[in-house]
Amino acid sequence: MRYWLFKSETSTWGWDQQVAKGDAGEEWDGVRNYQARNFMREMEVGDRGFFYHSQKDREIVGIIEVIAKAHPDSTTDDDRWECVDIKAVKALSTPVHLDAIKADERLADMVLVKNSRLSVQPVTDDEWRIISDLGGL
DNA sequence: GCCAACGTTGGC
DNA sequence: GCCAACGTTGGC
Repeated sequence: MRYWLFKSETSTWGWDQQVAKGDAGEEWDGVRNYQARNFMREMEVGDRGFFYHSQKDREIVGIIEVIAKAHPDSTTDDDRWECVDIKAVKALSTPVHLDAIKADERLADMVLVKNSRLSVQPVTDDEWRIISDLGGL
């Protein structure tokens, strides 16, 4: 199983909305970036990911699970774009803020730090463990 | 609100 | 196939 990070601006699609979808989940649509799309193509059902709020909040708030492999993005007719479906698994008891991630030298190589604009990113096993710990899980 | 970083587009 | 111009993202 691999780990990922999904980034969304709170006002566009927030954690609360994701939770409201329950186990049915929702497709992670709207991605128009090849790198991000390619990562989604690599995802398998059962993979897990962090849910990050960009811009105003700038913190990881929860954990999601991939429930469907990449398929055409229903929000466009352009067949270049695909997305996976994800569902909320649980919220972190303590959200992990970007400041805390930057302050932890073990997380210095995270894509979130190095390429903050990429909206779907891979997370290493170590990073997953460290952030889960910081998040109180 | 600003601006740096980055990705995409399109003319050549 | 290169690269300038442009648009968008997201941290600050």
